[in-house]
Amino acid sequence: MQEKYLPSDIERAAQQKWAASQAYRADEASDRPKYYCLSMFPYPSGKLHMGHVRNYTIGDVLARYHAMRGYNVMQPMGWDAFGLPAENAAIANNVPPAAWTYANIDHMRTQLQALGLAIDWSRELATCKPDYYRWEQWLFTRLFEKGVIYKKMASVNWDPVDQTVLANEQVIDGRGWRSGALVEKRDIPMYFFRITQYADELLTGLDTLPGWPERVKTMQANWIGRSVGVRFAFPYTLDGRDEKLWVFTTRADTIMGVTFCAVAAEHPLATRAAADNPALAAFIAECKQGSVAEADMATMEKKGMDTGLMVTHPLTGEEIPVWVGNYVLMSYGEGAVMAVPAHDERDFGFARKYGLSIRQVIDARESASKLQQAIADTRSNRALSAEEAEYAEEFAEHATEFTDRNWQEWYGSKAGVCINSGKYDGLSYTAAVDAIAADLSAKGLGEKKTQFRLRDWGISRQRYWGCPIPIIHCDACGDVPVPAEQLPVVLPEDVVPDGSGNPLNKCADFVNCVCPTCGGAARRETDTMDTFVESSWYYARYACPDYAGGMLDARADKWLPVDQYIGGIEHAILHLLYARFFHKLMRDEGLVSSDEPFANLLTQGMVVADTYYREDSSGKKTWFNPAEVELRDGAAFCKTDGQPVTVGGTEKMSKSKNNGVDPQALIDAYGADTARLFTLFAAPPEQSLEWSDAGVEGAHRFLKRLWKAVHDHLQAHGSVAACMHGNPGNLSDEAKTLRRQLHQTIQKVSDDIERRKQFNTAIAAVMELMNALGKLEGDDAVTRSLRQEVLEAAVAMLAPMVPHISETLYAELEPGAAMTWPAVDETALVQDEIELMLQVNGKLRGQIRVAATAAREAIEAVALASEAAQKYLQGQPPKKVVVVPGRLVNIVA
RNA sequence: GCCGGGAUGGCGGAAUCGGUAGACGCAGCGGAUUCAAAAUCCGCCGCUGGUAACAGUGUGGGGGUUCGAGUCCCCCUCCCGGCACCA
Repeated sequence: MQEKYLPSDIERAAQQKWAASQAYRADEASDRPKYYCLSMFPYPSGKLHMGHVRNYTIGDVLARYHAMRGYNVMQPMGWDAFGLPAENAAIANNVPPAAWTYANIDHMRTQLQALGLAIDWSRELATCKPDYYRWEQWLFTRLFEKGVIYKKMASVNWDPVDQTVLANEQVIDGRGWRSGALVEKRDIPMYFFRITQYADELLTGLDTLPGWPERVKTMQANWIGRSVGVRFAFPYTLDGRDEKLWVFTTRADTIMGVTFCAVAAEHPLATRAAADNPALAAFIAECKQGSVAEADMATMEKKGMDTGLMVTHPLTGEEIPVWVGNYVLMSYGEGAVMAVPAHDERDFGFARKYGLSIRQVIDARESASKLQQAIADTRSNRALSAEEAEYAEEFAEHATEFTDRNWQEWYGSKAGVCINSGKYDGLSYTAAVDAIAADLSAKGLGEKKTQFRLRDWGISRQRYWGCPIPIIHCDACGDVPVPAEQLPVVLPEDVVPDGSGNPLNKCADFVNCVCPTCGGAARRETDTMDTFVESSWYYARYACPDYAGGMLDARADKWLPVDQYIGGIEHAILHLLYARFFHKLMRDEGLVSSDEPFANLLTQGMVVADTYYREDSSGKKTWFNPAEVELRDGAAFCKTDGQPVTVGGTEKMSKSKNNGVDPQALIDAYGADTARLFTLFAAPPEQSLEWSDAGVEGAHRFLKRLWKAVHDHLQAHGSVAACMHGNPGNLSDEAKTLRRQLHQTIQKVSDDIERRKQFNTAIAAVMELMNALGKLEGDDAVTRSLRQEVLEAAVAMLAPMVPHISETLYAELEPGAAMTWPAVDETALVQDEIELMLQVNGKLRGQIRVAATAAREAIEAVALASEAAQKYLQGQPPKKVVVVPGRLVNIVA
């Protein structure tokens, strides 16, 4: 055995061995239980970053662990290959996005292989290849025919200088990132997936996913946002016609407090009013500036303008003014809202700003005083219900006089009763909503309705580098889906975009086509699909990537659902919701039989790093990679020009902030095992991992110590053939303790990997075991045998994390043997005596030793007799003694 | 703004079900080895007071529940992620 640990040699050898034996090819014929382990596939941005290393290492640990446990494991890999960065690179370097993408894939595949991942490369796919996206186009045409996909107008960010649609990311402070022009909202026709039709199932389906983190399920549930309310109308007469202004509210109980209505700038009523009101037209034009991003809409100053139009309150008949509000979203609900300034904080602020009236219709004081009475009653006879208790807590402190000067927390609460509301006075929230909904319904002006916050998924992108939407526009036949036998609609790969709109529009060969229905001249759709579409079904295609006869074959049902999905928390909502939605679409097409795609989900935290930038006079920022920056005297400087750079925040490693750390240097210097060990050890998977070069050394040192321990053991004794299996009996106390620690460690590491999915503590436990082994003296057969047992188990336990060194060392320890997961010897875990902590009044004051089987009374007696107890009790009898079995004794003096 | 999460030594983190706060590692300090250095090995290492034994104090801030709170409840501050065209 080589004395020195030489990572590059052993890693190359191990990887060659795995490749030659096709060690990680998933077995289609096996009758062992399957384990489909999937890490989110990467966007081929150019080179691997630490986020990838972290993601794929975590997945690899779980895949390798389950393989050692006897599962038939499938761990595939592929490329989320369409997307915006390829077009940006094309503009910057004048290369076709296709060539750039394929070159990146080749480079990154090599990098991934250097990490030694147990991947079945025979299943590799790239979403930009026609044999992948043709099935996406096929499904699109099926869904189009079924009406699951439809076309409507929607707003996009428009750069008037570059004459192009911008992604939200490309809008910086309301301006185009390249042109600096003020961005406008523009309405264009787009195709939509009717995801709202599945909203209920997507929501209730969350309850069938115990293997998902609660926080992800909460985020999805809130995103879907099911709310029960009332949809109703304000009638009005305009231009001689009777019309209705529809709104939706979850607070129908406050309907008597409506003092105005607000509509979106794009609302037909606003457009109509602006026709003979130039000031309003100017205001609407102003509203159309800025980005369409919801975060921008929500944080901007709330502004409005009176349309001069009036609508009729459906219950009181009162005339209600209609305003245009820049905070009302056309894409959400009806594009119009009723405003109750007394009981909605945003309406309150709006009414105060524009001098609109505020009318209180809910009072919490009365209910609060009832509750105070109830609380008083509780002291004597009756207990409060949980609902009442909550009610009481909410109002006991807050319920005060209503004032229309300053907003107070309780104004927006549902826990009061109606006042100033005529026949509804005195009704609680539920009763009032029911009564009001019934009255509106009787007038034919509204009814109860369940609404979702979730909106239909617009997938049209005015970009070149994406999957072409398989639609042909014919003047005679309208929008015609491309017939299955004409698929795929192949994207030409030799095009170089120039940043001024979609270059496909200029490709006559692509655009000009024949209508499949009438045979006349027609135009092909040039919009491409949202790249989230490709990533919504790749997990299923991995089961049958070579199938040319359809989207999926029977193998998909064999492997699905994915047993373990691993990916960044930043995908908690969109990607995971779309993939769940797609799974149901494919199920309804008869392609899969399960309802959900991912049985267990691990959301890894982000790898974050410091950001550095310089800002030019126009406010445009140029970002510097941490590798290009050096820190001197608490300031940062660019290494190339020596000039200072501004230190930004610590943020998610990303291309846009250029703060990715190249893991290649790490692998070159220390080997893949060290890189893997460090990323696993530095933080638990779900937490964010702050990158730092320090600490890598420590991981590497541990591997060197491990290597040396095995080397010295074998050097001293040759390989020990007969390793103890089962309880060897005549161990010294010291050896017995070490052997107990070994089997406790096996127990802990198994639990950490399998249940807790926390690898930093698993590694720490093996480190502790190795530290303890180092202290074991002796050279007799029994000690040697124990040493062999510990080393074999330690190497095997580390194998999922550091596969190359483990493979090599295990072959030295047990030549020719297959490395399986070590078994726990229960007999080794037995302890005769245990140590308990002794507390007096909750403070640690000493320890006591008792028999492991000691009864509570015996433990109490030992505790009370102890020196520490005597010192603090000073002869007084204890008020109370708390015994926590196996842990501690607390004496209350 | 809304939704979700986080905050523990000089640093990354541990404490799994309310029960020894700081495991493991990094950095630092002291020592061994060496002609010397690197590497390696051994020891110390939250803060304050004390030679020490020990005592007090300590998990972002404020309050509460409990024999006992990093962990549960209420309020607050700051940081991170998502917000539908970054992926």
